[in-house]
This record gives sequence, structure tokens and C-alpha cells, in this order.
Amino acid sequence: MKILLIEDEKDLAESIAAYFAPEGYSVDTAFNYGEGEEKANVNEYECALVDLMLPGGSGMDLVEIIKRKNPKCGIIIISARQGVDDKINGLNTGADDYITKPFHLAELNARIKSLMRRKLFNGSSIIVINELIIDTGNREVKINEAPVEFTRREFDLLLFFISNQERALTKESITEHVWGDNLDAFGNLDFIYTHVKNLRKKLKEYGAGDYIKSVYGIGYKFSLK
Amino acid sequence: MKILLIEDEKDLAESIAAYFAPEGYSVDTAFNYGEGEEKANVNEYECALVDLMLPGGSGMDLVEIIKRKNPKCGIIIISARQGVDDKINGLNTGADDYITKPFHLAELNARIKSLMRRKLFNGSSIIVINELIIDTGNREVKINEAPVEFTRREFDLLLFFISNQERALTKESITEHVWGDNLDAFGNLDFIYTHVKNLRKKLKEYGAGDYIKSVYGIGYKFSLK
DNA sequence: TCTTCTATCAGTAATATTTTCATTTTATAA
DNA sequence: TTATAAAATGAAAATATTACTGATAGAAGA
Repeated sequence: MKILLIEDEKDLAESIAAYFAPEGYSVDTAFNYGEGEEKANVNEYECALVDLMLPGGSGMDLVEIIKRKNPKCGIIIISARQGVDDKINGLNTGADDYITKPFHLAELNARIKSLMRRKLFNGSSIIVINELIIDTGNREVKINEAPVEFTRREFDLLLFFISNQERALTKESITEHVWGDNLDAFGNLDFIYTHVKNLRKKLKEYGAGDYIKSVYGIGYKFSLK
Repeated sequence: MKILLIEDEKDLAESIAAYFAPEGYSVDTAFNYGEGEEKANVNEYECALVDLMLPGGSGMDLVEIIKRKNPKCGIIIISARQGVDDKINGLNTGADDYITKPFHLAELNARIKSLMRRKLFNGSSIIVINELIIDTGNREVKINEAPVEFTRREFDLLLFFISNQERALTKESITEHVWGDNLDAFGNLDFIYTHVKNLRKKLKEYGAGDYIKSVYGIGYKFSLK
């Protein structure tokens, strides 16, 4: 996910960028108004973090510019001010959330996740399929109300299945989407068997239905029927 | 739960009241010394949040007044000062906890919860867990009747653990509560390992049980089982 | 100053995850 | 039915992640 960070305190900007790198976010930093405007116009971001007090102009104006250019971009205002008025102003110009300094990066992270969730699935990223409840944001799964731990691969695999329900998926396409392209160009795909096996086992263990069907010669199909 | 908030910064007071309303706390606000004294004398509160710097007098005196009137009332000092001396003074006059500005409402909330938990143990500030005797007021610990010295961090860590028995605590939440916000924004949490190590060592040395369990991938859990 | 406490680090251990592999079972077409 | 390819299975090896330890240097207090 691409994030635009417009913040003149270099230390803070660096901390944020460093914190989010392992989260898989790529953070583009602008240190003043002009830089922020330029980057916002040139690139497409899914999320922008905008400080209100910037050299060269007000963050509030940037919020409007970003929103006009790409209405889908989620915007979080960062501010040192405490007043409630600013909060209302910020949200009225199109920002989606507001956080005041000082803050914990963990909290900023939570807010970004929550925002993305709201954006992506018009309200929530929680997918309910019979006895399965999948929270794509927190990567948490519940089966019959009980929380169940899935490994990274298991979760991604499950997610790929449920976002392609009732369609036969080739092993090639599964690997491509779940494992990405850092795979030595379609050698041996047998490891999928093991992962499907583990996923099925875990689903069965907690009493979920037998949704993952094998499609001989092709791959698999997630089907409720 | 009834909370008395004595704070002259109106914005902050409003934020606190607004934050706690949905938590089910009813917050009474006083904006200066006199108002605070009057409310404390008229009503019974389970918890008081007292700013040290108040128009009309020192919050420290209010702490004594409140404590004399109702010794069961939990008191958290709010202060803009950074010094440790203040902290010690505050705790000696009868306050139970101390939080410095600026702080996150979530942290204040956590401290109130934790304080209430400690109070509930038996009304006094002495917590007995098998061979452990912890006096939260004097910050003294006895193990099998023998007094044992703990450093500040060790004591706070132990206290946080026993206030959250049988619950897995993430490293993040531990740092947030024990180290507070004077931390360079949640980079590396490895130092926890050392403190847990030292705490475990000291407990073991004096013959206490092995109560601090590791929870792989999460953090720790204080458990008597 | 000297001592104690705290934080950081590197090396090691423990645990979890992913992949590989040999074997067995199953499905399909001739 | 039978030959064959595909899929499932369990175990074990290879990786990756997380936790622990001891040493140490810097910070804070006495």
C-alpha cells in the first residue's frame, strides 16, 4: 500500500516510515507544502497522512487538493493543536480521521488499518460465510465464534479462496496470487497440496464445512454447495 | 463509577469527560482548587484525577484532603512536570498513580482500570499472592516473609503483571503501561526481555513460583496455574 | 565520585512455518 | 478393469521468527 506522508518534523517522519516498512506499506515523504502538493499530483496513493502546520502553507488546503485529485484516497490529519474546532474543520474538508501529537505509532497504525477497512469494503472488511468470520484487516478468523489461528500462508490461501467462491482455480493461479511472483517460474507446485491439507484440517477441526473442493486436473474450488 | 476530575484546562477536561462517557463512567469536573475541594467534600467518588497546577492552590493538598475524607478513593495525579521528585511526593501524599502530560486518553483509561483492579483486591494497597506480598503504596515486596528489593522497572512490571493475572499481555501493551510515553515511539521492544529476565531471576532467587509464562508471538502471562 | 539501574547488543536457543519428499489413495479415460 | 496422472497424507528437513542470556556501556542516583 502506498502512503503519502506530509510532515516537516524529520525525526517523526523517519520514525513513521521506519515503523511502516515491515508492515508492507511504502511511505513517500514530503517535508513541506509544495513537495506535498507535487507528490500528490504526480502519484496515486491509497492513504495520506497530513500535518496541519507545514512550511509553505496549511495542511488543510492539501487535504482538499488530495481529495479532489483522488477521492478514494483516505486522509488522516496529524496535528499538534488540541482544539476541537480544528478537528471539525479537518473532517469537513474531506479528511477521514484525525490524530493529535504526540501519538503512538501503534495507534496511527490502528487508525490506518481501520480507515482502509472502511474504504475497501464500504464499512467493514469482515466477511461472513456461514460459520466463518474473516476479518481481513486484523487477519483474524473465527469459526463458530471461536478464534482460530492461521499461519500467513493459510490465511492468504483462505482469503484467495473466499474472494473467488464457486470458481475453479488452477494451481498456477493460486500460487501466483498467494505466493506472488518470487517463485521460480512454475516448477513444482506440489507444496500447495500440503497447504490445502493443513487449511482443510484446521477448518474441519473447528467444525467448519468442507468448502474446499478438489477439481481434478485443475486445482480447487471454494464452494458452499 | 463516579470520577472526580479536577483540571483547569477546559479542552482537556472536556476530552476526558467525553472519552469516558461511553465507558460508563460519570465524570464530575472541577476547574479550580475551591471547586475541587467542595465537590470532594460533598460527594463520594471512587476515583479522582487531580491536576497538580491549579488556580487557587496546589493539587497536592487536594490529594490529602480527598484521601482523608475517603481513604478508599483512588487518586491519579495529572501533571505537566517531568521530575521524578514530584512523582514521589505525589505518591507519598496518598495518590495511587501518576500520569504526565501529554498523555493518551487510552493510557489514562488503562491506569484507572488498573487502579480499580488493585483497589478491588481487598481495599488496601497490599496484594497477597501465595508467597508474594506486594505493598503498592510503599512499593515494597516480600517473598516468603523476606523483604526483596526491586528496581522501579521491575516493580512496575510486576505490578502490571499481577493487575492482569491470567491474561496474555502483548509486549506493546506492557511497554505502553510500564514505560508510558517517554519512549521513542515503539521501535524495538527487546529491552523487555532483559527486564523480564531480571524479574524472573529475582523471583526465583527468593523461592517464588514460576508465575511469568511466555506466550510465543504475543508476550507474557502472569499465571498461578 | 561510586554505585546502581537501564538499555542495547550479539550470540544462542526455542519454537513456528514452510517446503520437500516418499508413499498411499483417488479419479479419470481408454 | 486397468494404466496413468493427479491428489492426499505423514513425516522430516530447511527456513524463518521469536525468545532468552550474558556482557557491556551509558544514564541516573546516592
